Amino acid sequence: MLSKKTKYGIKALVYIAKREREDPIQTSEIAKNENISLKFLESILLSLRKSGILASKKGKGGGYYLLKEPQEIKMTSVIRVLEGPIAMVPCVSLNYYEKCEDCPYESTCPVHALMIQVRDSTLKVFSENTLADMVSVKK
Amino acid sequence: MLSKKTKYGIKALVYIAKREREDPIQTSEIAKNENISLKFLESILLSLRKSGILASKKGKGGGYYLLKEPQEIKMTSVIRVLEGPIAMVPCVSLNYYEKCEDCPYESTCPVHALMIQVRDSTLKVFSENTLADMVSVKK
DNA sequence: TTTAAATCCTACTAATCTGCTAGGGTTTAA
DNA sequence: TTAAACCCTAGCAGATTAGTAGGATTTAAA
Repeated sequence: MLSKKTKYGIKALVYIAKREREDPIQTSEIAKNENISLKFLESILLSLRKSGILASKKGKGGGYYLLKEPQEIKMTSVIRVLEGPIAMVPCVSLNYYEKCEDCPYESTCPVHALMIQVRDSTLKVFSENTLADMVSVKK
Repeated sequence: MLSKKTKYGIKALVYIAKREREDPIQTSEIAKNENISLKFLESILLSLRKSGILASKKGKGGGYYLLKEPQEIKMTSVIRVLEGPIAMVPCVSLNYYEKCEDCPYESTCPVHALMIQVRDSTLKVFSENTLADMVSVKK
């Protein structure tokens, strides 16, 4: 399951990316328009800032803004910050690899083999989509 | 994250499928060989039986056996029984659809659009793999 | 210089899920 | 009759999630 943190985080990023103006956007504005709890959203935007996707301006008139152009922000990095590893098991994770204790040999493990395929296909989707693609979602 | 239930369930199914003999295989044998807690495995095999993937024989000499040939058992059905919905959000689930309360329009939701792509690519992997493919994992 | 707006930070909590364990009941072959 | 096996319900400790509470700090503007 996708966490609400990730869901809200993506919506907030899209909200910010949609604005073409350069001045920062307040957490409260996003929270109101996207139906997100203010305090929860605060912590989400904070972690996006700490990971280098967003930057912030403190004090009155402050808020958050993107550090890069939307088309330069891949969804892989967004997902990794918000949701954590993309792989469904640590033993196939590229960035957070861990061996399974119960598995003597990875090379003959059926779960390993299957999850490598899932990881690759999911990774493909996330790296083909940038924040700009998310902004342009319209039916 | 993939649950241990799913991981153990797949390993157990592969263990059963690897045997070509027709007589049932005991939970205890699988638990020992795959390093799985016996009681936990019991409950997993039980749910696989209830969903029609496995059948069982009670009493002495009893155990579990496959109801269909391994190449006829798609991983989609295995995953759905063990892990639940394949989609990461209910609003893109084919079998367990639910509307998001916080989303006024799905058609313009960026999360929805992204998760449809993830769902489709993951579904493709799971439906291209059968239990027979899992059995033949060798390096 | 004060005030209000905004981010930043820490700590707590209720609810849910996961990965089991406990303790037996029931069925069947030998 | 006995032992082996599946079947079933209940409970439980630990982790995670989705927040809430309460304030500290920074900054623009009156």
